[in-house]
Amino acid sequence: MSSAIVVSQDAESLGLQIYSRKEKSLGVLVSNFLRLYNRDDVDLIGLDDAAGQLGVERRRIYDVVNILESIGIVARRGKNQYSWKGFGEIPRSLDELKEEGMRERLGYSSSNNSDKVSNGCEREEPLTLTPDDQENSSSSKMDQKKEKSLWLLAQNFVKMFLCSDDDLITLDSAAKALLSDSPDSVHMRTKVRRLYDIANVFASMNLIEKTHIPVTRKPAYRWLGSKSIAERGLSLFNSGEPKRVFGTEITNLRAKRNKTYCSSIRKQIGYKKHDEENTEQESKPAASKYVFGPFSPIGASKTNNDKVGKGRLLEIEALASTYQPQYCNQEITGLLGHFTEAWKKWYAEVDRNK
DNA sequence: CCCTCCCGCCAATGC
DNA sequence: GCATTGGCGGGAGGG
Repeated sequence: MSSAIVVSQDAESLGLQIYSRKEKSLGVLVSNFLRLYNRDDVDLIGLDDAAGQLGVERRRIYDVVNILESIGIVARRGKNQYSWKGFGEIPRSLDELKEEGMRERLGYSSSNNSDKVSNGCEREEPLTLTPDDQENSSSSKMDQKKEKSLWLLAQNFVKMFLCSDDDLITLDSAAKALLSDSPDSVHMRTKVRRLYDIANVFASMNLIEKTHIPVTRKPAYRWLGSKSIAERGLSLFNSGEPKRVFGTEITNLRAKRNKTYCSSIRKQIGYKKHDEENTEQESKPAASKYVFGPFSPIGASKTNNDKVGKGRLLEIEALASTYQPQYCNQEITGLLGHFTEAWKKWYAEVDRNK
């Protein structure tokens, strides 16, 4: 009778709604999004559908897909429509980004171009490209808008990790580096605001991890393509846990932020802060349960037809083996291995539980 | 108090 | 014209 869950349920049954900022975070949204669409039978993603399924405003879906697209997990297919590419695309994307980033860093071979931070178009140009010869690449001002897009910002953010030699990056430093213009003032703040969103998303996928700079306690992020630490994830399946399981409610129909109401109410009700939360260093010494994000492959949730899940797994494994030899890229292969490992472990666990 | 960042207004852009 | 996209920053939540 003291668990946060119980309390919140009571509150709900009383007709009261609880607002929790955390449950509304982009990170959680993305987790749900991925859990929802990481299936074998998923190909197209409708924006309206997504918004409905996840119980959020349309606007938020744009944030999600824009960021995910920067890593190649989804791709724009058309109006109101994205297609699911899957985690298998990540290595490729990262590889490209790295190469691109390196080139920009010390590649003065080509003629053109300011030293603005990239703009190397990646995004599928609308098929109606002008019969413009030359490898070229734009130039005009048309893409000054694009320069501020979340999509590009996200790409440049990961480029920083992939190319830079220091593995701890502060949002401020990132913002500064990715600003290229107007060194100070409001632009910084805005940029940082955006970076918070991006960082949260990547963090929720365990692509990066939030830490602190050694001596200064300034928060910073570290890239962990592969060596992601084990923790949680399987907890999704351990039934009857007092823990607040991570996305038990795909449909996020929680109260709105509503000015001035809820916070006080919540306190009166006796809302206790989530116990659990950061299981940071759960003492799980040797148990190397790799987890890619707080979500798990859905195909297997209804085990018995391991066709579904296996298909995905094999697909990844195949990719891993074909991909490894050609590119000797630590980051990438590590990442893939990590994925494969995660899936294997997960399926094993499910089978046992069954 | 400062840091984090959700929310949704409304401007571009597309059709 | 309306519909889609998505910058942008006010100001609420959380430490």
